[in-house]
Amino acid sequence: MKNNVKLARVSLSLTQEQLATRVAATRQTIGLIEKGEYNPSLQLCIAIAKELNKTLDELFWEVENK
Amino acid sequence: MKNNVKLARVSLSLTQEQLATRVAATRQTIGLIEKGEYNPSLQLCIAIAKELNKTLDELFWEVENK
DNA sequence: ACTTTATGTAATATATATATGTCATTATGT
DNA sequence: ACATAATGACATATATATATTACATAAAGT
Repeated sequence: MKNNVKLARVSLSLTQEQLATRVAATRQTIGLIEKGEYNPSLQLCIAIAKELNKTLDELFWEVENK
Repeated sequence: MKNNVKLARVSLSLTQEQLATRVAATRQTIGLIEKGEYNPSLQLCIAIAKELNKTLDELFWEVENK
């Protein structure tokens, strides 16, 4: 479940908590997603992608799938 | 939660049950996802995309997000 | 008409995503 | 050195995705 959320978030100078607030999640959830040990819901993935100006593929479609 | 799963599945002449088996899910879960009333997990979305030879964006990234 | 096959739908059970609360640790600033 | 902000990590509680079982229906084939 590796992804590019942390990279994209830091690029926008957002904290985990700021991102969490904007996607109506908690800091802990964002942390676990970035850590890659989580299986988030599609809705949350889409909310995160929109907030980080990325698409699902850019954040969650891993290299090995391409 | 509209998506293009049903369209892609039918294009490959797969039944809901065949797709379900290949992604280790149940027919009912596939049916609900296609109906658009579900919020599936990222792992399941990725499994479905791989099986249907599509990417996450092609199946789940809606027009209004583009 | 009858039999399969595919799908819709609903009830209940189970697994797990997510929230909540708390403490530790690691920057960062002053 | 101290204070604060940001993150990591770990419990427990709650919401919900998913499985299981079952029945109905519609389509397709014989």
